[in-house]
Amino acid sequence: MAVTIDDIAKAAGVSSATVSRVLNNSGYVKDETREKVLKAIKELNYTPSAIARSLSKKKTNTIGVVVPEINNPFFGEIIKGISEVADEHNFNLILCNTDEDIKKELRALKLLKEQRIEGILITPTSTDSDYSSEYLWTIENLGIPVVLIDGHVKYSNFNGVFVDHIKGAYDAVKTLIDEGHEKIAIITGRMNSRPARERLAGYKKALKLHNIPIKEEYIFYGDYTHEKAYEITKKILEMKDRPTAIFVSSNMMVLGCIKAFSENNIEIPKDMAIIGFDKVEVLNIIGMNISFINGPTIEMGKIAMKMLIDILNNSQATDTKTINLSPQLVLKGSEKYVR
Amino acid sequence: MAVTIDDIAKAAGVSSATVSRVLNNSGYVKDETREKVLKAIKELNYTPSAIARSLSKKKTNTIGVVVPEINNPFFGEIIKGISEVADEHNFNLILCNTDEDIKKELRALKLLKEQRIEGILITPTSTDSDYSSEYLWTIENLGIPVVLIDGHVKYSNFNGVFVDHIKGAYDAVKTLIDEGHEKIAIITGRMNSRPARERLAGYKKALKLHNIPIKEEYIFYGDYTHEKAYEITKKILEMKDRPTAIFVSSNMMVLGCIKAFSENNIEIPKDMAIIGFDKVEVLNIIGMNISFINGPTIEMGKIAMKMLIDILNNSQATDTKTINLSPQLVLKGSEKYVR
DNA sequence: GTGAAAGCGCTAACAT
DNA sequence: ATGTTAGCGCTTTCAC
Repeated sequence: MAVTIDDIAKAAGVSSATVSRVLNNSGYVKDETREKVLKAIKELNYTPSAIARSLSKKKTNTIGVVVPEINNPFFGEIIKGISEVADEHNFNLILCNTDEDIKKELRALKLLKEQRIEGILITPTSTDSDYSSEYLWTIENLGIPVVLIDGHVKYSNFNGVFVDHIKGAYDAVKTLIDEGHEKIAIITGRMNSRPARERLAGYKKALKLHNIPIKEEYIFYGDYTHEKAYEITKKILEMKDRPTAIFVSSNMMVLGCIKAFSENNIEIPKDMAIIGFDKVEVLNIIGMNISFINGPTIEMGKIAMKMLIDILNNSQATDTKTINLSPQLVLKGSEKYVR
Repeated sequence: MAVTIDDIAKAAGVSSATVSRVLNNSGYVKDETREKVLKAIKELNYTPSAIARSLSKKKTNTIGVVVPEINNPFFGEIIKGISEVADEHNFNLILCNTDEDIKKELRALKLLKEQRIEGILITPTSTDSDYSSEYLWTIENLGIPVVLIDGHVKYSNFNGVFVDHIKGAYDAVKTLIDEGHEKIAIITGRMNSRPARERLAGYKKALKLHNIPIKEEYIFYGDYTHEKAYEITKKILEMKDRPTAIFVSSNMMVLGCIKAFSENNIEIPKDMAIIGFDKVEVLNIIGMNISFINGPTIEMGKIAMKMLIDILNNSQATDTKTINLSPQLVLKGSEKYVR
């Protein structure tokens, strides 16, 4: 990659300033000159250096994307959304995968700052327990616009696009109630994660508003894993006063339930109704119709990226923006009440 | 982001060269001086500019990753592997999603070249039909090391890590034969994709080597979609001389088969045996035990990244390297022959 | 319309 | 052990 703007200038018999002008369509350039320059560019197979340009312009047109688990399609879809909008606006994406490790997340933040990215889109590690003071300090003092996606950073206030977990859970449980269910269990996520708490809150709210007493025996504390959900579901199935429906706080946990169901020949929804939070595409493809609350993943990515672009274009604005998306309830039949 | 190395130099009462030295741990610096510099860095919250450094060093420590479908966990896992190794070696990742669109792929390539990345890891769009001459020309004349992952670029010879699709398919079909199956159908992928052709080849090879005649009626041409597989499977189930086993060329298509099975109350493997290519995690989690050939995705990502680093460190070597990974057969019981 | 030259923030000889 | 200086490849006034 030796060929530079000066080589082109030489080859075309003009100055580098002129080459720059044709490259950027800026200023006046005689058509004839432009042709010569373009010809030289073709012949020498010249590609301008974004690095040099960035340094000179103090603008990288790059944003950083930080996700906890790249191999989870949930984040894949968010990135897809981001990428689409970024493409349209000619932004590059630097990707950092953190494996749910807050140390790596911190490292990613620093690294991105070095890269002089213009903004950061981050899905913070879901557990909000252990923010070190260093982490908090770093993210607060980044000096770069940050937009959170579907996850809050405790003690802090950032721009972000979030899912209304309370509403999602409420809608799901309300649907079950409307169907005729009165004994409704919940399997929660890890309670140190905000979404898990909010989903539980939505569950309780729905029961309360419909005058159904909240029974502690029907609240099962899971941890987002399918293994745990499997165990819990087996227990539920053995209860004397067994619920007729389960609201499951995450897609992975739905899988654990299904396993337990099939081992015990439980038919959905005849023997047990179920609604899950977040989609499991595969289940629907194979014709196993599980109702779920659909977090708009691709959409979130798009909106977050747009929000960031907005912020970048209005750098004077200092107020923090927040969008709460309503997840959509997708009914497939698994919520039915069969007497 | 106003603070530069000169600000630090000024604040610490030294020259920028000295600051650079402590930043890079290069050359000699008196401890005392180092302290002063570090103090200034802390106080001014200075973060060096990777952009400026890259320009100066002619080295970006960044590699480009190009995938066709970021929201597919298959690619997510590849990226995870890449990211792990990249982290260890302090490489940044610029990600480009192409939506299986060869135009976007071409654009990504150009864009990455502008960014002066050191190398490219690419999973080419699976269809090898329409490489424009521009595409071929561009990728051949990139002047940047390219490592292909699980996909070839027609008419060209690149470094790459691939899956041995022939072997994978062979192993699967051989297993079915060993189980006692003699009537084995295949649902292929899109035949303009090399993996699809190779998997079919593996299927035929296994039959031939075991003296089972290849019957055209048992070869069904799919297109990687679950919808098509669903249609095909329904047809298979209606055949008078029905196969006892199906080898399915992709994970998505397995889902279509399962849907058809369950609609027709076909039990696996009692009424029909099945082995698929590539994992569908979810199926195993819910206890639906489908045997499959496991392409080592994370591993491929890791190996590809390592290979790239290798190439970067031996820039004189001009021979192209290729690694063919054997996929692993994971048996869950769906391959059994039940009389 | 086009060129000269300064500067973006950093590194790497070369001096001292 | 530290400072001076000349780039790295490009953009952008300011002249002409």
